[in-house]
Amino acid sequence: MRVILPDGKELELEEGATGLDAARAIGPKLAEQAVLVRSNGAVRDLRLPLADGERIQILTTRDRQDPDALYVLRHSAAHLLAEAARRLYPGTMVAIGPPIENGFYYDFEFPEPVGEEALVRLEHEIRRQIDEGREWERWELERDEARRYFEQQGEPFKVELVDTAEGEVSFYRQGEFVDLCRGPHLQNAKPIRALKLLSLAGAYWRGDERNKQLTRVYGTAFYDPKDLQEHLDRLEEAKRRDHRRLGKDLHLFDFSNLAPGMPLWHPRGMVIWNILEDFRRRENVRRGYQEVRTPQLYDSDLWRTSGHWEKYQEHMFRLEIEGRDFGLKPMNCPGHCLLYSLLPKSYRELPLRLAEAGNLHRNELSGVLHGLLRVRHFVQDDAHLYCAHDQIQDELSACLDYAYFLYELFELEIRVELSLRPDDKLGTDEEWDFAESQLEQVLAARGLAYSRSEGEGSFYGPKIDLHMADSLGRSWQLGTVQLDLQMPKRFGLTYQGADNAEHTPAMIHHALLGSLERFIGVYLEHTGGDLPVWLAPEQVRILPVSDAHVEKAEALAGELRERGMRVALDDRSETLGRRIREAELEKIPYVVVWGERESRDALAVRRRHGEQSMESLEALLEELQAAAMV
RNA sequence: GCCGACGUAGCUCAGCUGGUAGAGCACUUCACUCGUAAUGAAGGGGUCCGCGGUUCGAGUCCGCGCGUCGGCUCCA
Repeated sequence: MRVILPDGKELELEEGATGLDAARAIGPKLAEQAVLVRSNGAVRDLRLPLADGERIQILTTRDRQDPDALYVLRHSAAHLLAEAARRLYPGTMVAIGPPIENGFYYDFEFPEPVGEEALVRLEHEIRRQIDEGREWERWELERDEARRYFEQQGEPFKVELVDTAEGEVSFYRQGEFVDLCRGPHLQNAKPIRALKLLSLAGAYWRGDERNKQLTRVYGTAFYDPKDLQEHLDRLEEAKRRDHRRLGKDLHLFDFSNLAPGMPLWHPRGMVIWNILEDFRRRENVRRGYQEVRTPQLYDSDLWRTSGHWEKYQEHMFRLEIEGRDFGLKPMNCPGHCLLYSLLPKSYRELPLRLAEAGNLHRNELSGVLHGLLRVRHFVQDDAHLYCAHDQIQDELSACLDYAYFLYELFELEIRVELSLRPDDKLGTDEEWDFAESQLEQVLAARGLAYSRSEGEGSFYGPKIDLHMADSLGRSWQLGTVQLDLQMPKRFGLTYQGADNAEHTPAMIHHALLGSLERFIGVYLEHTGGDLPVWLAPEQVRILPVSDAHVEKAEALAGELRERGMRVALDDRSETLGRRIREAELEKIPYVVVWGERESRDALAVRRRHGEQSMESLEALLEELQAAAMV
């Protein structure tokens, strides 16, 4: 048989030859360094036979930054970790240990709880194994045999995995450790030249909190120690972009032990907040939204009507007043439905677009709170659109236009997810078929790439979720566009159609920036704190060279302020170098130095990151106003 | 909520095996009046997260609680 190599050449091999055989046929060095075979983009173990006519590529330790090559390396590293865990902590049962983005993990049930000192011990043991030499050996077994093997080994998690597998299963062995594993794996442990165990965490077996909680050990591995160092450096860099760090350094917001999960906004942070709110309000008016304001607190009957009580009462802040059970609103929609029921109900009023940046409270589990990205008190740029069924496409389409207008403005990279019916849905399958197809249709019309998430929809409707990553690559939902046929029914909402009959409107829920808190958090990480001029709390800082220049500098500041700029004057008796450094650290977009050499026609302007030029006042104003205008 | 770690001045952090707390930056004052990323000096500042316990004595050891961080689960 023959296989085709990346350069187009054909390689003649014996029937049943493996990837490793192919590598040997090309050269001994290639065979020694080979780590995997890539065939039609799929990753395959070197030990597996090739097929006639197959296009193959052999990856080696030289492909040290190739994601597939790293995947295999880390997969093998995970097996070494399991071997080490069983050796150091006898009685440990192993669960699963896959490679992941940037590393790998393995889940164990240790006989006794372990702390972080275990990471050091395990890492040493793995190094010892690598030095000692480990080679991977692969074979296949029938399910029943595999099951018997793990029963005899006392590995209940593996037994469960075998039970859900189909047909034959494959095994890998290195040293004293045998694992049920799809592979692929390295030939031996030599290529693992850099390895670090990073953290310990609890993780539920099969991701279900009703199951036993196992101990997950996270680590990472590389072909080259330099790559590990670079990875660690990147994590350090991400720390500098952390919005919690920036919030403190730039005096934007804070948290207090006295209000967990509820940010306190400083004056500077509030400038950003208000600009965003003004902007949203203006944009809403332009797009035919009407602003409303609804209560913060409702009788639990409202939440029973909406269906939230049954599902979410544990996550609501509740209080009892004169024997009545009240709940702080965790979202605006039921309130808006209540308001709709009080408004005129002619088809001529539709689509009715109600917007409200209401204060929402959700009693999130303490363990999930995370800076501004997951809070208990927040404000969404929320809106609810009530429309006739034949208006749904136009309204959905306008929502996505609006959303992408925002994301392009902020230069965000958005991942789109279509979340479909959950198990505990309200309404009929026919309604869900209709609602889901409406969302699919609008996504298709826009040509947006998206992933589908079965079961992730809201209980009242499917949704298009718009996600963005933070500085560490963790994904956060910003926007959401939801089509809801249930709330209007539950609230008995109707409108009178042109046919003089009563109809039930459809309802579209949307938040596009999402919560302002989360948006500001993610956006700070996205920009590293270098906010665009229009959002910068302080746009220009003026530095008089010495006391003699303060008066003129003040006049200049006044003039810029007149023209609508946010200006500060730093006339402290510090050296100019120091004041410039501080302005730079505070990420002020423009610094203007005023001394002997300056005049209205020649201002010394310094932009963020040090770029300098001389500008006339008029030219500067023009530049500033262009940058500040949105 | 669960697993692990952490909680010392406004911030970043040091404080070994228990002997009642320290640095840098920030802040205040004074001097300097400065040309594009840190001028110098002096000074103020701490319920060592909280509550209990062990001890002659606890920032340090133990228990409980709260908060934060990294995960898991959850996310209307």
